[in-house]
Amino acid sequence: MPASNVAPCRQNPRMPTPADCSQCSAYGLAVCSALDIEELGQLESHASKLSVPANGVLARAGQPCRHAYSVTSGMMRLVRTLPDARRQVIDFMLPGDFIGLSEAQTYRHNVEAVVQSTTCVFDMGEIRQFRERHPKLEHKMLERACIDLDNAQDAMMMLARLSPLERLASFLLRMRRRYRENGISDALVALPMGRSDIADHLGLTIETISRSFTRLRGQALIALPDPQHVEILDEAALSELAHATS
Amino acid sequence: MPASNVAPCRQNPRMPTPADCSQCSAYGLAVCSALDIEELGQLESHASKLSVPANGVLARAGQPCRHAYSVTSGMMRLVRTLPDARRQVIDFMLPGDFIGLSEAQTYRHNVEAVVQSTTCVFDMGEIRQFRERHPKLEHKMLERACIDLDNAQDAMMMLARLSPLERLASFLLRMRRRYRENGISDALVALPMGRSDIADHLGLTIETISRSFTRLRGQALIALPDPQHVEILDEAALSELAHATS
DNA sequence: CGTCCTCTTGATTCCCGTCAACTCTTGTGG
DNA sequence: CCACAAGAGTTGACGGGAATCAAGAGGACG
Repeated sequence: MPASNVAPCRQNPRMPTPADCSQCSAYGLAVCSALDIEELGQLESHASKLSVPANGVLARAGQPCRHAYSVTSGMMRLVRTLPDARRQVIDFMLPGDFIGLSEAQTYRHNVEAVVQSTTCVFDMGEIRQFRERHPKLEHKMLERACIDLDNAQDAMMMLARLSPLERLASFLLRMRRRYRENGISDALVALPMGRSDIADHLGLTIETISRSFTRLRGQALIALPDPQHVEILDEAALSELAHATS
Repeated sequence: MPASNVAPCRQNPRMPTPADCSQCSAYGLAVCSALDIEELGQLESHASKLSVPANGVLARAGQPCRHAYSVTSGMMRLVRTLPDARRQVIDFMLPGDFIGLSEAQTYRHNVEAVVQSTTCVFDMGEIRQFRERHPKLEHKMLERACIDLDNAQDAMMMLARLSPLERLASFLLRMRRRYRENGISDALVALPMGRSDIADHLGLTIETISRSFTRLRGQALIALPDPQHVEILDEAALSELAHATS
């Protein structure tokens, strides 16, 4: 990583470029799939593409919601931080995920890139108008919001009641499921985020995460070819651990 | 409570009666407020009213989602339970709250009455059709889903990172805010749910809840005229404790 | 008045967070 | 090429805080 300035983890996104929906690898995953070719063309004129380097910040908590985003490549994280630096990674966003559903006037969390990522940027006001004129898009947004709600409620159960080992099992299965939904079906589950992101997502510490990985490996439920890749060896046992809270 | 049978906490709702939207005390709070008089009349023909006694079960986790509900009086709880009886109260539902936004085919949690409550019952298929024909309702549903999502994400932060005392402070402020949104603005915050419901909502035990109440009272942040009523004495200090995670 | 239930309070246990040390990799520059 | 530094991940030792276990207090109801 180039030591560009005094805040190396807070690099800014590059300048936006025009969107080209016909070339978008996330079409079919994203809310845009609700639109036909012609409608997509109209939407395209309101959108632009933006590349964000690893650890770059796309939006900051507390600032006015001027834009909405659709992740098209890479991986982003939604992060909330308390004044005393306690941190919570609300969710990891994969290609096809939409950022900007909240009804709040200001962003409720930082939007940061886990790895170099690209997003489609919409003006918040324009996309709201567009939604009104295109009920199919509005419907897709509602579907998406309901799925996010279901996931958030699963996460509540996990955070409130599961043990560290159970949380990690649940997390690994969930990550694999999300990759599969995006058509990435590999034996290895990639974990591009660091241990501290996982810890702050599961409400634990990096030490407890590390120990839990070691225990899962010790019980031969997973293999760890390297810290960023997990091979699921015993899916049944992992599911049992996760209690269907995948 | 009448000892009616071997499962006293699992009483069934009474038979439904026709809905009368013009008399509904929750109109203005509920999603129905998106509709005008005429549209409301059409919706009414698809709806019926249902009374549920305290601790009665309106819907069970795992069963097919045949109905959606709008709470019109009382208080309900959404409950998820693990095979080993670990329990999580996902949320408390007040008049105006809508149950049935999930995209899942089956209910994701038990829907139970905290106190005697009434709900408006819709056929799930019919309300979906109705939504398609009435974009204003669809829009209101999306708004509602986004608010629920925001709340669920707040809850994630709370469950993952706040101390017991902070969680309780956050919970009390949140309950008061919700009462105020419903036009109930009393010095006393009513807590009709039992300590075990609060514990299972905050990811703690009843003992820890009780001790936390005692500590808040000891610091003169609240008064407890009786276990079901809390008087907020020092809102600033409570907010400080809750870290804006109300 | 006794029973049942909820809530509160006290005593003990144990798990996870904290603190600390170590490994391993990566990158830098002499 | 190697020394050094920086950062991420792992592992161990220890302590604190919430869960657990247990008992007592207070109401509601017959």
